[in-house]
Amino acid sequence: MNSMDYRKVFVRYLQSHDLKLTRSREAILDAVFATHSHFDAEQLYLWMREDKKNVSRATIYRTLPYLVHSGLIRKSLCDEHREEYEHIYGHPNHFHLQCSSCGRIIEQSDEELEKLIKRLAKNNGFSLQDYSIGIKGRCSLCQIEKTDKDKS
Amino acid sequence: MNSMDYRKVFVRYLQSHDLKLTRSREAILDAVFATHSHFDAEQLYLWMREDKKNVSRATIYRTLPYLVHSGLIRKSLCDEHREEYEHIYGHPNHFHLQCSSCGRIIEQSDEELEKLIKRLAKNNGFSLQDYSIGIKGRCSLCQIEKTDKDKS
DNA sequence: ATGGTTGCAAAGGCTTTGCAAACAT
DNA sequence: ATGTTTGCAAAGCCTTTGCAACCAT
Repeated sequence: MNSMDYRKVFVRYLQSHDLKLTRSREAILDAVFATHSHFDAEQLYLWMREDKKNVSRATIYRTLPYLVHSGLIRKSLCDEHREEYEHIYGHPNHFHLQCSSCGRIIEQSDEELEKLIKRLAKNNGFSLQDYSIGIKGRCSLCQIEKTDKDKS
Repeated sequence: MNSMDYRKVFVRYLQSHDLKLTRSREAILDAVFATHSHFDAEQLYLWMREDKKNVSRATIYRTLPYLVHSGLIRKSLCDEHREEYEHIYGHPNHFHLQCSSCGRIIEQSDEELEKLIKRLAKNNGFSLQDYSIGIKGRCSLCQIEKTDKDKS
């Protein structure tokens, strides 16, 4: 996937909704796809400041829904208070493993899981649009730390 | 499961943390387990008012984390802005199917899914604590409506 | 030219917190 | 009696919005 792809998707979405591809929206789009991790509005705002692209928070908040509706990003795990997003264009669907101790997040995809989800949706008469799976536990490292602490 | 069970769990949690079972906390606990659906702080507040149990919002907000930590409830699907909870004590783990059109939520559990999640956690060295699965799509009814609209 | 877009700052909505009075043990 | 808990109202934090200036076509 090269950078033109998501841009095309976004432009097509904008055009079909009588919206324009402005400098601000372009900068937001690029910032979103420049990262591989999750982000929230504030994070995006800071990244763009670093990059001398001055886009206001208001514009970011107004643009994120367009990116969601165009299918390029989606809201992510919501354990935290803030709204987190992640880009999904060209990404296989995946699940998140989050360590409740250190907060580390592992992303993975699994074909069997994908199939099962599709079947469950179908069984309930749902036309599947999206899914999100969050698994919480203690990662291997934190389990070791815990053990050490217990010993001391 | 009878009502004493969740109460015992909560009391044990409170005691082990040097907290007291007050009238307010008891009322919140009962309100939480009186419903089978998801709820948020405000909803809880309104239910208790109806029930002439006057508990302030502040106390509700202060109590919910205790219920989460004691394993009795957990945060639920977070598509909305507010924090939603659901009780999990005595409930099998389940996944949510949410219709993106009418908002209807179907809860179900699936043994195969459960097994798969456990395996995925294990494969990554995680000790599983909890998981949540949200599936979004259009429910059967809304698919029909959509079709009707297209025809007209 | 014109209708969408932006930034600012103010408003909004949910959640948290300081504090004195009330409470549980 | 003593440390905890409560309600209130104020503060906090993230997000949304009104509006005049600005921009893309």
